Amino acid sequence: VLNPLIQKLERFVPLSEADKLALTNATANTKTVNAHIDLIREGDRPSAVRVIMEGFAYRYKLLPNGGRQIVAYIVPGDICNAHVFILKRMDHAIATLSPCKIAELSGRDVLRITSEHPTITQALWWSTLVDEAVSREWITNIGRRSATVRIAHLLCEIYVRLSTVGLVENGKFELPITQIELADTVSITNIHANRVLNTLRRLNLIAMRGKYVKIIDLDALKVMADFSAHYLHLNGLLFTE
Amino acid sequence: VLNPLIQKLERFVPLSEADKLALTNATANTKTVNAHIDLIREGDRPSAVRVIMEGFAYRYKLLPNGGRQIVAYIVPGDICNAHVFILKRMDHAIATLSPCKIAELSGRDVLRITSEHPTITQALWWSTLVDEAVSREWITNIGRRSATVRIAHLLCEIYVRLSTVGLVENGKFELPITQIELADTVSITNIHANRVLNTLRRLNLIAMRGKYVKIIDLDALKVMADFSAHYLHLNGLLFTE
DNA sequence: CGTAACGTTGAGCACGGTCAAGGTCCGTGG
DNA sequence: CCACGGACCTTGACCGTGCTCAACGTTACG
Repeated sequence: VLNPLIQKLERFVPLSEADKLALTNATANTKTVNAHIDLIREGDRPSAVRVIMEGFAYRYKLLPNGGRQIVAYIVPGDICNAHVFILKRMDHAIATLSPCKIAELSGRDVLRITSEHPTITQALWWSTLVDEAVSREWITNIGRRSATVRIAHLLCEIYVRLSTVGLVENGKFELPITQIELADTVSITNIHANRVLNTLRRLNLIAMRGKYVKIIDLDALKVMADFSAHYLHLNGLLFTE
Repeated sequence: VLNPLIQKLERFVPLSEADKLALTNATANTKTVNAHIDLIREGDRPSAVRVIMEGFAYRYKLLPNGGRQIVAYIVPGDICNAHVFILKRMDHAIATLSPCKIAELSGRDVLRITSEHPTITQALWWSTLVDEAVSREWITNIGRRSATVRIAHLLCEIYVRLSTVGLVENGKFELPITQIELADTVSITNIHANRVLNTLRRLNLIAMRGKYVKIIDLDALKVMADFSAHYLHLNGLLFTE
């Protein structure tokens, strides 16, 4: 299994062998965390940079009325809190969706890598900026599209992001989220999420059972979702379109 | 009138005289752009970094059905496209709301400043990360709050952000947006935006006429908006709370 | 002083929320 | 191996926030 962080960063720029070695070493030690555990809570002052090497997690915010908004998914290769040295406190929480293997880089590690490997530094910048672009797309998705289209769009995005780290096979991938979590992502109720999924299934666009999603007709799903991968800034390596 | 970029960055970290001088020089030459002009379009490959020194602009995305989602406001001191050297193409457009004075920094300028002034580099990082945090809050705002609360929250945010660059006086500030633009920001129709504004006026929370907004009861507005300025990461300089 | 953009108001409707009930799956312990 | 229980999924009936369509009022500006 390839290192997902390396796989992801190479979507932006090819890394030298020295770059890859540095990243491999820095992420060699992982700790395992169970599913449904808070990795970081809102208001925390994290001290290490965490990278998800295996498993899924999500960023979320809680509201006083008990509501929850999931504001991002974190998939293998993604960095939880690149900003450790800049922002003092977390403005959101992060929790695992499935059991995760997590690498922790100390401040020292990060400083050494970024000072000795300018290409990696650039690639980390790229990663941060892509995260921001994804947030903007989510605003648009939640703000302007119907529930059905929102979910279709989200599935397209996850499909593409997992593809870049080699986690899709024959249109099928693991996605360990419940309908409740899906609903909290696209800002609908779980009941409506259920009905929407049934619609997408009846249209023969997707199959979804337990933790697994299969995209049956990606082209049709993209069309109905108004999806274009531009905002993921993959540099044309994967999806030319 | 103080340089808004310096004012803003000093919310994060104090700048030396040399830092300030560099920023002052870099932003000394401005060009004026009329209201309602696209500064950058989706798909463009911008070559210079633009900073808004005076006036208001916004980031937006267009949808195939003719809809528009405004995904961010750009106020004096904000940077339009800090990512010029990383991302190749714009995934959204930027347009002016009012006549703007805009400073353009060439790649050479930016490289020189960031290499010679590490404090500024840090502050630019901070600025990028705050933009991302704002996006996450907008997702939450649009996804989980009622139309009335959304607008109240947006007004609180703009109030705070304009405060940091000295553009609020006695709770009153310029905000040159139409109800249509407000609606496209919080993802409702302009008709409903109109009704919501009337509600907020009737509750004696705000006064809004033409391009000017006055927050009559900030504390009450914050409470109804579920607003906390934490996500703006102002480092406790302005709003301790 | 005309006209176009913006703001306001009303009536009816629909997407998605709420409430309620039952079904299915799966891990745990007897 | 089965019985229990809890989390998740599914379905139905009803309801409400906010959308649509339409008309009219107001403001700003050439």
